[in-house]
Amino acid sequence: MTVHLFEQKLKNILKSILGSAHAQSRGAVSAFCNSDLSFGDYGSNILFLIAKKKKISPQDAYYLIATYLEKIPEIASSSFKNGFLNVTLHERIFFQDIKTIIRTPKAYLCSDIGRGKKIIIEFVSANPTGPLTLGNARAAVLGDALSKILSFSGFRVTREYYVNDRGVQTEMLAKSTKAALGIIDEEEAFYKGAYVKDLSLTYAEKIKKTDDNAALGKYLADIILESYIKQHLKAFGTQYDKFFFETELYRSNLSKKVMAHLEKKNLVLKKDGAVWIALTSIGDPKDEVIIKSNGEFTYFWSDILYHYDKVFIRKSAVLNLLGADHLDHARRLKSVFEKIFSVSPHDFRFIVYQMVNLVKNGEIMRMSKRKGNFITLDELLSETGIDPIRFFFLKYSPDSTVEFDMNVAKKDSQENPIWYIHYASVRMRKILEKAAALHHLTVSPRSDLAKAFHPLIKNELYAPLIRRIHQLPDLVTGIARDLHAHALPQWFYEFSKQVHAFYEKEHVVPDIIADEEQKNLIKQKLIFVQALHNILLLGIDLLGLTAKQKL
RNA sequence: ACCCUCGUAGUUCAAUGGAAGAACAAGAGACUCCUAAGCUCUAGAUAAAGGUUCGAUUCCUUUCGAGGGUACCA
Repeated sequence: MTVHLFEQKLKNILKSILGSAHAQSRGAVSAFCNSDLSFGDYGSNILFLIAKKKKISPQDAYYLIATYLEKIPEIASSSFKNGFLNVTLHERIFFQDIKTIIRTPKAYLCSDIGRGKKIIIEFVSANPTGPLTLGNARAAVLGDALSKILSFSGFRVTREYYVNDRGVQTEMLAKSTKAALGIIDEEEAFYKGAYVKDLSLTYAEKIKKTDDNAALGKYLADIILESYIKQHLKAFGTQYDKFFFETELYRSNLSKKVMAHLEKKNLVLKKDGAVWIALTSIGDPKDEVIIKSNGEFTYFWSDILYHYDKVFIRKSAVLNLLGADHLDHARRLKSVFEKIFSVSPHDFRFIVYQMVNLVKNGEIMRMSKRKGNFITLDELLSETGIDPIRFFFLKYSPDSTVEFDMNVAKKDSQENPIWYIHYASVRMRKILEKAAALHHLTVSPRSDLAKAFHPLIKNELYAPLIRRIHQLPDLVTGIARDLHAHALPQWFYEFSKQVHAFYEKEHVVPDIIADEEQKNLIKQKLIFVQALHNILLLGIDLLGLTAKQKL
């Protein structure tokens, strides 16, 4: 067991102190990293719980358990404030942290809470009927961050893009190109973006001679996937392990198999010439069509098959990132898998993020591919670059609607918080470079780091930083559990702030070193600077940003 | 009409039922020093009303306001 994840350990210890008698009563015991480190490294509500149970004051509760706490090897001291229990960690925990960060930086953030479980994280999955837009960027950023964090946390992650390469929308794309060529009349529902015009001109011959709109649609969808979507994802730095095509689902007997399963459970019925799945019988408000009266399978049916494949054939947990416009669809799918296929909600999770609205001249406009009123990911990147967009979207909770103003974004990308983080890392690097160039002092991963760092742990410029760093593994595993990725940019911004303050107050490398004693102290400080630098680089990587050599 | 999300500082956002925190904008300041895209300080907020709780921005009820959904579209 590493020194990491003391949060969970403390919680377990406190639980046992509280005793099993109290476990089932309301109000669970908590242990958390303190944001205000002057209280101590970790806090807990345990005193409130004991106080209530024994009808004593929280302060008396503290005296009751203080002796237990003294026996925990990681804890140096504990205190009582505002009814909370606070504990401060022993210094050797921080030495251990520094050692790991210098020797194996990535390992510092890795844990095994995933226990090798397979998880398919599906994100973006925009229809291949047009280029990716602003809203897709939000999903891409979130998907990237969560994939990374889940991998760090011991999950076996597959990043997947589901391609709807059949159905009404694909046929609509075919018809839209025909309308653009003047072969058929324009309709309200057709796609109108400039790319439709481009596509229709480039592939005019093929479009003219293909009567089968489904076949033409599939043909064009593949082109859009390859020459727009994949290119833009690559430019944005988002990678996938697998592109899964909807048409693949119907190449095996999967559809028959799942249908038979549902029929056996009496969940399939015929009505109005169509085939329905009887969701009302599992408590849903409405039944849902799975085969249309024209004999075609619906998107909902495909999605049942697709997720059946994920869960039962590939034996993976499911994590889907969906826009709010798919919310009810997600709810129905969850219903099917939890109630009919008895999948645990824990292995079938959705993050539904709210919409991204485009603001132009102070007015909110709903983006629409059909109306041709949207900003593509491509355009966005050429205006602002990758990093500002990534940071911009990642900082929002999925629950909040994002209003995106291109004018503000352009201005913002010049004064973006990401520069603040990059700058902190560059500053640390400059210190290390100066020490190497001027005094031939470098930080060796092989030296006895823990011992070397010893005198600095009580220094008020150094101690708060290392104690803040100690909280990062808890944050990362917390995100792997609760998926609140937006905590990441916040943490790294705050951390960078502390690094800048440190830089301003502490002049690490003087031009002239007087004696051996001073040299040794500088060596120790450099170990610390190296650790800060490593942490910032880890953060830049986790946030999906590109490390900068200089600004 | 019903379902979901949201309402926090002038603005944009945070806060597993726990000690309301940032950024931008505003005001003040320091710096001949590893690049100031930086640092230090000040002021400022939980839509309204009830309820549960030792404790509510968070949970429940109602009202008001914003967005999304309620297709044989995806």
